[in-house]
Amino acid sequence: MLDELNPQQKEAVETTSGPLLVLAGAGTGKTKVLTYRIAHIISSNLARPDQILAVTFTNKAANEMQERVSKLINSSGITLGTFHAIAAKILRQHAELHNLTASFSIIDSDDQYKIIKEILLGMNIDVKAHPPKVISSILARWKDLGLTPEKISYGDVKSPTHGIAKSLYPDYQAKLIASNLVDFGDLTLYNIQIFIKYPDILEHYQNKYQHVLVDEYQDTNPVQYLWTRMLAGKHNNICCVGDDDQSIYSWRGAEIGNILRFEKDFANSKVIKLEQNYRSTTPILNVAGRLIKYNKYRHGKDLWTKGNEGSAVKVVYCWNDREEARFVTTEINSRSHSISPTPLKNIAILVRAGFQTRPFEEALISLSIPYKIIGGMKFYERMEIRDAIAYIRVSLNHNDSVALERIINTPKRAIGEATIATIKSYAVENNISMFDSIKKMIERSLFKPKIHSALSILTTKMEEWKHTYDTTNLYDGTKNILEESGYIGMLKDENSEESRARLENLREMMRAMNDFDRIEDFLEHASLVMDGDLSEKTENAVNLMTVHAAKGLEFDLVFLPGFEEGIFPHQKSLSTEGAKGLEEERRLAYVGITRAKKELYITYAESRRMYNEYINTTPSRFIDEILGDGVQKISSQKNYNQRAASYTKIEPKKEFKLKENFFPGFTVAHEIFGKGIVIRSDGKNIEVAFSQHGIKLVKEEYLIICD
DNA sequence: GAATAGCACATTTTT
DNA sequence: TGTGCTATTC
Repeated sequence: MLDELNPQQKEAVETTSGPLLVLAGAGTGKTKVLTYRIAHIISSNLARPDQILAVTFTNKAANEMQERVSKLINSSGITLGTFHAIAAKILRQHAELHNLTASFSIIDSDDQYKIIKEILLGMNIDVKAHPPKVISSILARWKDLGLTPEKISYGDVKSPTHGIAKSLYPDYQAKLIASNLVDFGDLTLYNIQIFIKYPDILEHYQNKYQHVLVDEYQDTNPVQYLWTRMLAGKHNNICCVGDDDQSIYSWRGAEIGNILRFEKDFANSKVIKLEQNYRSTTPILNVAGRLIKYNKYRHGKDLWTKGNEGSAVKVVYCWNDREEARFVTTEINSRSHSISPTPLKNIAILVRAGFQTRPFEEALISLSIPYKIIGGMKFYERMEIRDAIAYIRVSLNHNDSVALERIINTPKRAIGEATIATIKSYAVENNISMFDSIKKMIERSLFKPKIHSALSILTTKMEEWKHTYDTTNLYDGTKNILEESGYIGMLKDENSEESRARLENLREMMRAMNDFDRIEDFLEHASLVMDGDLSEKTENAVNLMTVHAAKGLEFDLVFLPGFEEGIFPHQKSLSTEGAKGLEEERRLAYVGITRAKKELYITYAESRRMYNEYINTTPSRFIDEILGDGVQKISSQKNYNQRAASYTKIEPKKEFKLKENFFPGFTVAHEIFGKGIVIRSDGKNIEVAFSQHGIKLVKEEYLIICD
C-alpha cells in the first residue's frame, strides 16, 4: 500500500506518534496522505477505528475522505466529520450542561437575523443603523475567539454596532437557550466550555481518541484550535494537514497563525512538506509560485512537477466586462467544437465575487452553453424547505419559537403582526414559550373567535404531530404534517410554475429523508450537512463559481476573470485589513491559479459596469507579479479576429470599424436566427454569433438590439 | 390583516 | 439592476 506514495507522503503516513504538521501544497496528495495514514494506523494495529478522530471543514471533504478510506480498509467506527457535525454530536451527549435538551436544533444565519432583529426592536434600536446581519457576524467572530458574553471587554467594542452587539449578546444567548436552539458558533464553543468545566468528560474523549487528524488546518479558528488541542491532549498523536498559502477564510475567524505557529504550540513536533504537485503543468505552477512569493507571512514551499510540457498561461486584456465574458465564452465554445473537445464539466470560470457571474451567465446562455452555478442558492435555503423544516422542528420541540413564528401564518391563518405581538408579550410576562403562551391564551379565551379557532387547531395539530414519527416513516410523517397543516394545499392552490417547483422540491426533500432512521438525524443533516444541491447530477456543464467555492476542486481549463485593482485584490479587503488583507487576496488568487490542470486564462477588463455605471479600472498588481516564463499576454479582440478568420467565410483582410449602435458584445435578435451576440460591425454588415445558428454576417436593418 | 406600490440600496468571500 | 423593505391603501 505504501508503495503508492512518494518519500514525503510516506514519511507523513508513517510518522504516527507525536504532533505532525504536513504542509501540503495544492495538488500534492493531501487527502491521499490523510486516508493512507488512517488506513496505516488501523492495519498496523496502532489503534482501532473507533479510536481515530478525523476532522474536516466541509461535508464534501468529509465524504470524500470517508469514501477513500473505506476503499483502503474497513473503516466503520471511526469518527470522521466536520468540526460542526462532531461538536454537535458531542454536545447532544451533554446538552443538559448548557440547559439544552439532546434534541436542540441548530439555527442558520437567517434565523439569527430574525432573533437579533427582534431583540433590537425591543431595545428601540434603529435596525438600519445597526443591521442584524452585521451584529450576527460580530457575535460569530466573538464566538470564534471563544468570547462568551461576560468576556466581552471594551477593547472588543470597535464600533457603535459592536457596542450594540455587546449589550444584546446575553439576551441573544438566553433566547436561544430558552428555545432549545444553538447557532453554528455555539457548537464548538459549548464543547470547550464543557471540557474546561468537567475535566472528566474531556478525559473520556481524550482516552478514546488516540489519533487525531485535522484537514485544512490553516482554516481553524481559535476555538477549533483549542478544541482539537484539548481532544488530542492526552495521547498527543495529532496530525494537522494544511497549506498556509491557501488560508482564505480569515473573515470567518480562521487564524493563519495557527498553522504558522504549529511548531511552537506542539513540543517535539515534526513538519513535513509536500511539494511535488500532481495536478498542474509547469507554466501554471510557475505563475502560482511567482505570485505567492510576494507574501511574507508564510512557511514557504516550492511546488514542482515532473515533465515540462504545458501551454502558456494567457493573460488577456479586454476592453470591458461584457467583452471579457464574450471572450471567455467563445473560447469555451471553440473548445467544445474542436477535434478533441474539452468536456464542459472540466472547465471552470472562477470569479472573485458573486456579482461577476452575471455577464458570464448571459454570454453562456446566448451561446447555448450549459453551465451550473456552484454555491448559489442552496437547497435548504429555499423557502419551502425552510418552512417544512420549521413545521417539523416546532412539532418536535414546541419551545422552538423561531420555527413557530416562521410558520404560524403560513399558510394564511389570519394571524398578523398584532396577534403575534400579543402572544409574545404574554409569553414574556409569564416567562413561558410562545407555544405555551398561545395555549394559555386559548384557555382564557383571549383571542377573537377567528384567531381562537385557527390557533387552537394549529396547536392541537402540533401536539399530534409530535408523535407522528413514532409510528410512520419519515416520508409519510412529513407528508402528513405538510398536508394537515395546509402547506401542500396552499402550494397546490397557487398552481403556478413556481409553486409546482416548490412542491417538487418538497418531494425531493421527503425522498431524501428516507435515507435516515430518525427524524432528528435528518434535522441535523439539514442544518449541517445539506450543502449544495441534493441532486448530485454530474451533468456536463461549465462550472461558474467563486474562487472560495472552488477550493479543493480542479479543472482542465480555468478562467480567472476580473484581475483588476479593486476586484482582485478586492477593495474591501484592502481597506479593512490592509497588508494582511492583501496577502489573503494573494492567497486567494493562488488558490484560483492552482485549480487549473492544463490551461489557465487570466483576464482583466479596462472598463467595468458596477452598480449602474461604467468605471475605468487598473490591471491587478497580481498581473505584474505573475509575468515571466510561460506567460503570454494577449488582447481579446485580436485573438478573436485571428480565430474568426479560420472559421468563417469572411475575408480576413476586410477591416471592420465599430459603429456606435452595434458594439461587440451587444445582444441582438434576428427574425430568423434568433438571439446572438455582436462580434464586430462595419456599420452596414454586422457579424453576429447566434446561439442557435453560429456565426453569420447580416445586414444591420435585420437586427434589433435586445439590451 | 393583506396587497400593492414605491423607494432605497447594494456587491466579498460561508461552515 | 433587481430586490427587499416600508408605508400606504383597501
